Amino acid sequence: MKLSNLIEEWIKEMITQQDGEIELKRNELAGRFNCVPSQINYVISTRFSPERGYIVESRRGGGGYIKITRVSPKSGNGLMHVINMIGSRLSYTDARVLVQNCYEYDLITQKEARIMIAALSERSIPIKQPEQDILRAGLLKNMLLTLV
Amino acid sequence: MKLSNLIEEWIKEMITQQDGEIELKRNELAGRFNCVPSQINYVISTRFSPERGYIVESRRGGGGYIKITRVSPKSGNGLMHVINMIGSRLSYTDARVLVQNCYEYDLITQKEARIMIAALSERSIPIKQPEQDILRAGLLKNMLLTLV
DNA sequence: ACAATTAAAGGTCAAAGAAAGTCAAAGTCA
DNA sequence: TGACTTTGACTTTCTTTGACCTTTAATTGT
Repeated sequence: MKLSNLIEEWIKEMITQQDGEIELKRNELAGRFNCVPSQINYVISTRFSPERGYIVESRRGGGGYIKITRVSPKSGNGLMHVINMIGSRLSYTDARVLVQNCYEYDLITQKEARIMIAALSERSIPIKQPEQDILRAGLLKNMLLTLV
Repeated sequence: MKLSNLIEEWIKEMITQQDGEIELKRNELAGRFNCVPSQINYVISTRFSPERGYIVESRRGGGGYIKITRVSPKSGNGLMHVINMIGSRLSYTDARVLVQNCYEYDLITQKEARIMIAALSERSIPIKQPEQDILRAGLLKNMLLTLV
Protein backbone atom coordinates (compact mmCIF):
# COMPACT_ATOMS: atom_id res chain seq x y z
CA MET A 1 0.00 0.00 0.00
CA LYS A 2 2.92 2.27 0.49
CA LEU A 3 5.53 -0.18 -0.54
CA SER A 4 7.12 2.19 -3.03
CA ASN A 5 7.69 4.65 -0.21
CA LEU A 6 9.41 2.02 1.91
CA ILE A 7 11.71 1.08 -0.92
CA GLU A 8 12.42 4.74 -1.62
CA GLU A 9 13.32 5.39 2.01
CA TRP A 10 15.52 2.34 2.20
CA ILE A 11 17.46 3.34 -0.87
CA LYS A 12 17.87 6.92 0.35
CA GLU A 13 19.07 5.72 3.71
CA MET A 14 21.65 3.52 2.05
CA ILE A 15 22.78 6.33 -0.22
CA THR A 16 23.27 8.58 2.79
CA GLN A 17 25.22 5.91 4.66
CA GLN A 18 27.37 5.21 1.63
CA ASP A 19 28.56 8.68 0.80
CA GLY A 20 26.19 9.52 -1.99
CA GLU A 21 25.90 6.36 -4.01
CA ILE A 22 24.63 2.84 -3.94
CA GLU A 23 24.97 -0.14 -6.23
CA LEU A 24 22.16 -2.63 -5.96
CA LYS A 25 20.88 -5.85 -7.46
CA ARG A 26 17.35 -5.49 -8.74
CA ASN A 27 16.25 -9.05 -8.05
CA GLU A 28 17.78 -9.16 -4.61
CA LEU A 29 16.12 -5.90 -3.61
CA ALA A 30 12.79 -7.11 -4.96
CA GLY A 31 13.23 -10.23 -2.86
CA ARG A 32 13.97 -8.21 0.25
CA PHE A 33 10.68 -6.32 -0.13
CA ASN A 34 8.69 -9.25 -1.50
CA CYS A 35 7.68 -7.54 -4.67
CA VAL A 36 8.09 -8.06 -8.38
CA PRO A 37 11.38 -6.82 -9.82
CA SER A 38 9.73 -4.27 -12.03
CA GLN A 39 8.53 -2.43 -8.96
CA ILE A 40 12.13 -1.44 -8.40
CA ASN A 41 12.09 0.20 -11.83
CA TYR A 42 8.93 2.03 -10.86
CA VAL A 43 10.49 3.38 -7.69
CA ILE A 44 13.61 4.42 -9.52
CA SER A 45 11.81 6.19 -12.31
CA THR A 46 9.42 8.04 -10.02
CA ARG A 47 11.80 8.84 -7.14
CA PHE A 48 15.33 8.92 -8.47
CA SER A 49 14.94 10.87 -11.67
CA PRO A 50 17.47 13.47 -12.82
CA GLU A 51 15.09 16.28 -11.82
CA ARG A 52 15.28 14.97 -8.30
CA GLY A 53 19.05 15.09 -8.40
CA TYR A 54 20.02 11.50 -9.10
CA ILE A 55 21.95 9.76 -11.83
CA VAL A 56 21.09 6.13 -12.48
CA GLU A 57 23.31 3.73 -14.37
CA SER A 58 22.77 0.03 -14.86
CA ARG A 59 23.98 -3.04 -16.57
CA ARG A 60 22.19 -6.23 -17.58
CA GLY A 61 23.44 -9.75 -17.84
CA GLY A 62 25.39 -11.85 -15.37
CA GLY A 63 26.68 -9.68 -12.54
CA GLY A 64 24.34 -6.89 -13.57
CA TYR A 65 23.61 -3.98 -11.25
CA ILE A 66 21.82 -0.69 -10.80
CA LYS A 67 23.87 2.20 -9.52
CA ILE A 68 22.24 5.33 -8.15
CA THR A 69 24.28 8.45 -7.45
CA ARG A 70 23.10 11.59 -5.77
CA VAL A 71 24.45 14.55 -7.60
CA SER A 72 24.86 18.08 -6.29
CA PRO A 73 24.31 21.00 -8.62
CA LYS A 74 27.20 23.04 -9.96
CA SER A 75 27.86 26.09 -7.89
CA GLY A 76 27.80 29.18 -10.01
CA ASN A 77 24.39 30.51 -10.61
CA GLY A 78 22.43 27.53 -9.40
CA LEU A 79 19.09 29.26 -9.66
CA MET A 80 19.61 30.11 -13.30
CA HIS A 81 20.47 26.49 -13.89
CA VAL A 82 17.25 25.41 -12.23
CA ILE A 83 15.23 27.89 -14.27
CA ASN A 84 16.76 26.56 -17.45
CA MET A 85 15.85 23.01 -16.70
CA ILE A 86 12.18 23.88 -16.36
CA GLY A 87 10.45 23.10 -19.62
CA SER A 88 7.11 24.33 -20.85
CA ARG A 89 5.16 22.08 -18.51
CA LEU A 90 5.77 21.13 -14.89
CA SER A 91 3.84 18.76 -12.63
CA TYR A 92 3.31 19.63 -8.98
CA THR A 93 5.36 16.64 -7.94
CA ASP A 94 8.34 17.73 -10.01
CA ALA A 95 7.92 21.34 -8.96
CA ARG A 96 8.01 20.45 -5.29
CA VAL A 97 11.18 18.45 -5.77
CA LEU A 98 12.87 21.29 -7.63
CA VAL A 99 12.02 23.83 -4.95
CA GLN A 100 12.98 21.43 -2.19
CA ASN A 101 16.35 20.91 -3.82
CA CYS A 102 16.87 24.66 -4.11
CA TYR A 103 16.36 24.86 -0.38
CA GLU A 104 18.59 21.91 0.40
CA TYR A 105 21.38 23.46 -1.62
CA ASP A 106 20.94 26.81 0.11
CA LEU A 107 19.77 28.71 -2.94
CA ILE A 108 16.61 29.85 -1.15
CA THR A 109 15.36 30.03 2.42
CA GLN A 110 12.85 27.67 3.94
CA LYS A 111 10.13 30.31 4.01
CA GLU A 112 10.74 31.16 0.38
CA ALA A 113 10.46 27.48 -0.45
CA ARG A 114 7.19 27.21 1.43
CA ILE A 115 5.73 30.20 -0.35
CA MET A 116 6.65 28.82 -3.73
CA ILE A 117 5.37 25.34 -3.01
CA ALA A 118 2.09 26.80 -1.81
CA ALA A 119 1.80 28.79 -5.03
CA LEU A 120 2.56 25.73 -7.14
CA SER A 121 0.16 23.36 -5.42
CA GLU A 122 -2.84 21.94 -7.19
CA ARG A 123 -5.12 23.78 -4.81
CA SER A 124 -3.62 27.09 -5.86
CA ILE A 125 -3.99 26.30 -9.54
CA PRO A 126 -7.37 24.65 -9.82
CA ILE A 127 -7.52 24.48 -13.60
CA LYS A 128 -7.54 21.64 -16.12
CA GLN A 129 -4.54 19.93 -17.64
CA PRO A 130 -2.47 20.67 -19.57
CA GLU A 131 -3.09 24.33 -18.74
CA GLN A 132 -2.28 23.68 -15.09
CA ASP A 133 1.20 22.32 -15.77
CA ILE A 134 1.90 25.08 -18.27
CA LEU A 135 0.90 27.79 -15.84
CA ARG A 136 2.92 26.14 -13.08
CA ALA A 137 6.06 26.10 -15.20
CA GLY A 138 5.76 29.83 -15.88
CA LEU A 139 4.92 30.59 -12.29
CA LEU A 140 8.03 28.93 -10.94
CA LYS A 141 10.27 30.52 -13.55
CA ASN A 142 8.92 33.96 -12.72
CA MET A 143 9.29 33.46 -8.99
CA LEU A 144 12.84 32.16 -9.23
CA LEU A 145 13.84 34.91 -11.62
CA THR A 146 13.17 37.51 -8.96
CA LEU A 147 15.86 35.90 -6.83
CA VAL A 148 18.60 35.63 -9.44
CA MET B 1 -28.63 15.97 11.92
CA LYS B 2 -25.85 18.08 10.39
CA LEU B 3 -23.47 15.33 9.56
CA SER B 4 -20.98 17.79 8.15
CA ASN B 5 -20.76 19.47 11.53
CA LEU B 6 -20.04 16.18 13.25
CA ILE B 7 -17.26 15.42 10.83
CA GLU B 8 -15.90 18.94 11.22
CA GLU B 9 -15.85 18.64 15.00
CA TRP B 10 -14.22 15.24 14.90
CA ILE B 11 -11.46 16.45 12.64
CA LYS B 12 -10.85 19.56 14.74
CA GLU B 13 -10.71 17.48 17.89
CA MET B 14 -8.14 15.21 16.30
CA ILE B 15 -6.11 18.14 15.09
CA THR B 16 -6.04 19.57 18.60
CA GLN B 17 -5.03 16.26 20.09
CA GLN B 18 -2.32 15.80 17.49
CA ASP B 19 -0.43 19.03 17.80
CA GLY B 20 -1.99 20.93 14.93
CA GLU B 21 -2.19 18.42 12.15
CA ILE B 22 -3.90 15.25 11.02
CA GLU B 23 -3.40 12.86 8.17
CA LEU B 24 -6.51 10.97 7.25
CA LYS B 25 -7.80 8.43 4.77
CA ARG B 26 -10.83 9.73 2.96
CA ASN B 27 -12.53 6.37 2.53
CA GLU B 28 -11.89 5.28 6.08
CA LEU B 29 -13.29 8.49 7.50
CA ALA B 30 -16.34 8.23 5.25
CA GLY B 31 -16.81 4.71 6.57
CA ARG B 32 -16.60 5.90 10.16
CA PHE B 33 -19.41 8.38 9.57
CA ASN B 34 -21.38 6.21 7.16
CA CYS B 35 -21.36 8.71 4.37
CA VAL B 36 -20.13 8.89 0.83
CA PRO B 37 -16.45 9.74 0.43
CA SER B 38 -17.14 12.96 -1.39
CA GLN B 39 -18.80 14.34 1.72
CA ILE B 40 -15.35 14.54 3.23
CA ASN B 41 -14.34 16.82 0.38
CA TYR B 42 -17.37 18.97 1.10
CA VAL B 43 -16.46 19.31 4.76
CA ILE B 44 -12.87 20.12 3.93
CA SER B 45 -13.69 22.75 1.37
CA THR B 46 -16.30 24.47 3.51
CA ARG B 47 -14.66 24.15 6.94
CA PHE B 48 -10.93 23.91 6.43
CA SER B 49 -10.30 26.69 3.96
CA PRO B 50 -7.32 29.05 4.02
CA GLU B 51 -9.52 31.82 5.45
CA ARG B 52 -10.15 29.60 8.41
CA GLY B 53 -6.45 28.99 8.84
CA TYR B 54 -5.93 25.52 7.45
CA ILE B 55 -3.54 24.12 4.87
CA VAL B 56 -4.75 21.01 3.10
CA GLU B 57 -2.51 18.66 1.15
CA SER B 58 -3.42 15.34 -0.40
CA ARG B 59 -2.33 12.50 -2.62
CA ARG B 60 -4.34 10.13 -4.77
CA GLY B 61 -3.70 6.54 -5.69
CA GLY B 62 -2.54 3.62 -3.58
CA GLY B 63 -1.43 4.87 -0.18
CA GLY B 64 -3.19 8.17 -0.74
CA TYR B 65 -4.05 10.54 2.11
CA ILE B 66 -5.43 13.93 3.07
CA LYS B 67 -3.37 16.03 5.44
CA ILE B 68 -4.84 19.03 7.22
CA THR B 69 -2.62 21.47 9.11
CA ARG B 70 -3.94 24.20 11.38
CA VAL B 71 -1.86 27.25 11.00
CA SER B 72 -3.43 29.73 13.38
CA PRO B 73 -5.38 28.91 16.52
CA LYS B 74 -7.29 32.14 16.11
CA SER B 75 -6.76 34.93 13.66
CA GLY B 76 -3.58 36.18 15.32
CA ASN B 77 -0.62 37.39 13.44
CA GLY B 78 -1.69 40.23 11.17
CA LEU B 79 -1.15 38.10 8.13
CA MET B 80 -4.30 36.20 8.97
CA HIS B 81 -6.07 39.53 8.95
CA VAL B 82 -4.76 40.24 5.48
CA ILE B 83 -5.87 36.83 4.27
CA ASN B 84 -9.35 37.53 5.49
CA MET B 85 -9.51 40.85 3.66
CA ILE B 86 -8.95 39.08 0.36
CA GLY B 87 -12.25 38.19 -1.18
CA SER B 88 -12.93 35.68 -3.89
CA ARG B 89 -11.40 37.84 -6.60
CA LEU B 90 -8.28 39.98 -6.61
CA SER B 91 -6.83 42.22 -9.32
CA TYR B 92 -3.09 42.43 -9.85
CA THR B 93 -3.13 46.09 -8.85
CA ASP B 94 -4.82 45.36 -5.55
CA ALA B 95 -2.63 42.33 -4.95
CA ARG B 96 0.51 44.38 -5.34
CA VAL B 97 -0.73 46.93 -2.86
CA LEU B 98 -1.59 44.28 -0.31
CA VAL B 99 1.78 42.61 -0.60
CA GLN B 100 3.57 45.93 -0.49
CA ASN B 101 1.73 46.79 2.70
CA CYS B 102 2.66 43.48 4.26
CA TYR B 103 6.29 44.36 3.58
CA GLU B 104 5.95 47.88 4.96
CA TYR B 105 4.40 46.56 8.14
CA ASP B 106 7.25 44.05 8.45
CA LEU B 107 5.03 41.03 8.11
CA ILE B 108 7.17 39.70 5.25
CA THR B 109 10.66 40.30 3.86
CA GLN B 110 11.42 42.11 0.66
CA LYS B 111 12.39 38.93 -1.14
CA GLU B 112 9.23 37.23 -0.03
CA ALA B 113 7.28 40.18 -1.36
CA ARG B 114 9.06 40.00 -4.67
CA ILE B 115 8.36 36.30 -5.05
CA MET B 116 4.70 36.79 -4.33
CA ILE B 117 4.32 39.72 -6.67
CA ALA B 118 6.01 37.72 -9.41
CA ALA B 119 3.55 34.91 -8.86
CA LEU B 120 0.57 37.26 -8.88
CA SER B 121 1.52 39.15 -12.02
CA GLU B 122 -0.55 38.89 -15.16
CA ARG B 123 2.35 37.24 -16.96
CA SER B 124 2.33 34.45 -14.43
CA ILE B 125 -1.41 33.92 -14.74
CA PRO B 126 -2.12 34.22 -18.43
CA ILE B 127 -5.77 33.21 -18.32
CA LYS B 128 -8.94 35.13 -18.99
CA GLN B 129 -11.09 37.05 -16.54
CA PRO B 130 -12.70 36.44 -14.18
CA GLU B 131 -10.75 33.21 -13.71
CA GLN B 132 -7.50 35.15 -13.45
CA ASP B 133 -8.63 37.24 -10.50
CA ILE B 134 -10.16 34.21 -8.79
CA LEU B 135 -6.97 32.22 -9.15
CA ARG B 136 -4.92 35.19 -7.96
CA ALA B 137 -7.01 35.50 -4.80
CA GLY B 138 -6.47 31.86 -3.89
CA LEU B 139 -2.81 32.04 -4.78
CA LEU B 140 -2.12 34.92 -2.42
CA LYS B 141 -4.12 33.37 0.41
CA ASN B 142 -2.20 30.14 0.10
CA MET B 143 1.15 31.86 -0.05
CA LEU B 144 0.48 34.10 2.94
CA LEU B 145 -0.88 31.19 4.91
CA THR B 146 2.52 29.52 4.88
CA LEU B 147 3.96 32.49 6.74
CA VAL B 148 1.34 32.80 9.46
C1' DA C 1 41.19 -19.96 -28.84
C1' DC C 2 36.76 -18.80 -30.45
C1' DA C 3 32.26 -18.82 -32.15
C1' DA C 4 27.84 -20.35 -30.69
C1' DT C 5 24.78 -21.13 -27.11
C1' DT C 6 22.79 -20.55 -22.58
C1' DA C 7 21.67 -18.42 -18.41
C1' DA C 8 21.44 -14.37 -15.71
C1' DA C 9 20.56 -10.16 -15.18
C1' DG C 10 17.87 -5.71 -16.03
C1' DG C 11 13.97 -3.07 -19.13
C1' DT C 12 9.26 -2.04 -20.99
C1' DC C 13 4.61 -1.61 -21.08
C1' DA C 14 -0.02 -2.15 -20.28
C1' DA C 15 -3.68 -3.85 -17.35
C1' DA C 16 -5.70 -4.07 -12.88
C1' DG C 17 -6.18 -2.01 -8.41
C1' DA C 18 -6.37 1.74 -4.94
C1' DA C 19 -7.18 6.24 -3.51
C1' DA C 20 -8.71 10.91 -3.88
C1' DG C 21 -11.19 14.76 -6.83
C1' DT C 22 -15.13 16.89 -9.45
C1' DC C 23 -19.57 18.25 -10.41
C1' DA C 24 -24.21 18.58 -10.56
C1' DA C 25 -28.63 16.73 -9.18
C1' DA C 26 -31.52 15.96 -5.36
C1' DG C 27 -32.74 16.75 -0.59
C1' DT C 28 -33.37 19.73 3.71
C1' DC C 29 -34.49 23.47 6.42
C1' DA C 30 -35.25 28.16 8.01
C1' DT D 1 -37.24 30.58 -2.00
C1' DG D 2 -32.47 30.25 -1.29
C1' DA D 3 -28.54 28.60 1.13
C1' DC D 4 -26.56 24.68 2.79
C1' DT D 5 -26.02 19.56 2.67
C1' DT D 6 -26.08 14.86 0.93
C1' DT D 7 -25.31 11.54 -2.82
C1' DG D 8 -23.39 9.17 -6.45
C1' DA D 9 -21.71 8.69 -11.19
C1' DC D 10 -17.68 9.70 -13.47
C1' DT D 11 -12.60 11.29 -13.59
C1' DT D 12 -7.76 11.60 -12.49
C1' DT D 13 -3.67 10.15 -10.26
C1' DC D 14 -0.59 6.89 -8.31
C1' DT D 15 0.77 1.95 -7.34
C1' DT D 16 1.22 -3.00 -8.05
C1' DT D 17 1.74 -6.92 -10.94
C1' DG D 18 3.03 -9.84 -14.65
C1' DA D 19 3.98 -11.24 -19.33
C1' DC D 20 7.30 -10.50 -22.64
C1' DC D 21 11.86 -8.16 -24.41
C1' DT D 22 16.92 -6.93 -24.59
C1' DT D 23 21.56 -7.05 -23.12
C1' DT D 24 25.63 -9.24 -21.41
C1' DA D 25 28.48 -12.54 -18.81
C1' DA D 26 29.50 -17.28 -18.62
C1' DT D 27 29.81 -21.76 -20.62
C1' DT D 28 30.33 -25.18 -24.08
C1' DG D 29 31.58 -27.62 -28.32
C1' DT D 30 35.03 -28.05 -31.90
